[in-house]
Amino acid sequence: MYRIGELATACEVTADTLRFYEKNGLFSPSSRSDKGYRLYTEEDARHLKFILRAKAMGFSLTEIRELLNIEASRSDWACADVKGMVEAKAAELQRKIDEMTRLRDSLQELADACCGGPESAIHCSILDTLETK
Amino acid sequence: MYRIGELATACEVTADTLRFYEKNGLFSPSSRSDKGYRLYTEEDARHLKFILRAKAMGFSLTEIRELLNIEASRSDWACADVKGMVEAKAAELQRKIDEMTRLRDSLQELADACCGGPESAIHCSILDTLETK
DNA sequence: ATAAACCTTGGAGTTAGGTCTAAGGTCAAA
DNA sequence: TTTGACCTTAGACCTAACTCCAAGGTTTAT
Repeated sequence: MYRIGELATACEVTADTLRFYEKNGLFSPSSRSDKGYRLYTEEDARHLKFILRAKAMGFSLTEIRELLNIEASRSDWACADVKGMVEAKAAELQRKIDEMTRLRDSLQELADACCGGPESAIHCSILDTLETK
Repeated sequence: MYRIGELATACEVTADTLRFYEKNGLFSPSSRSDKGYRLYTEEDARHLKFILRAKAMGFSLTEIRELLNIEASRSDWACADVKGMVEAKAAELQRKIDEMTRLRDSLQELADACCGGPESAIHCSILDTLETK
């Protein structure tokens, strides 16, 4: 059995984060000590690792709660449900990537047009563009 | 002279947003009516458009405040200062794009390995991977 | 003249995901 | 036995960029 600080250290998060996840219904300890300390099992640790992996994959805590529901009763769901969630997330990321790529290109264009020298910015093409485009 | 609602509508933001920008030192009306209404000039409108363009380029309001400071006294700055800001922002965006691309690839890999069928998710490879990777 | 549409202020609420504090209880080592 | 590290709770605070609300004053249209 791990206490909260041990599990937190082992998984490289803070104890506060674990309490936060608990308060938000993602993850609770299997038991408490007689004095009220949270006690986590290996099973709990795997559960937390699932959460952290999903988070690293870019899922929000709300989405992770859904994944946990599915995980908790797999037989109630179809593979298509799970695959759908993952593909929707990938598509969402793609949309963000596309938008950020456009922004980056605009910025690069702006930068490329600027002399970048030590001269005063009185005639700076970047500022001119932002002013009047 | 525009009143706040007129300028807001013209620039497709809300009056609340303009008051918010004012409270945060980005943008103030040139004058007030005798009853206290904000009155904006064409010059003010250009100023706001500068802000909105910079925002569309991905700059935060804090960064926009810096740009506005530079813009307000161009001769105190060098082109290199401005170009530096823009290039730093482009690089920051690139880092985020790279990270999101890695995430998207991981998700796509996860999805590709899943049958995606109507069968129960008991043996779903996605959930298995999240559990044990 | 009066209703609708606009404006004012200060301040609270929102979202996401934590992070920190206060006031106190517990446990292990020296 | 006392110090220090750990744990408990409730609840406040943080960032960013708004968004909404209440309570009131103004302007405009009919």
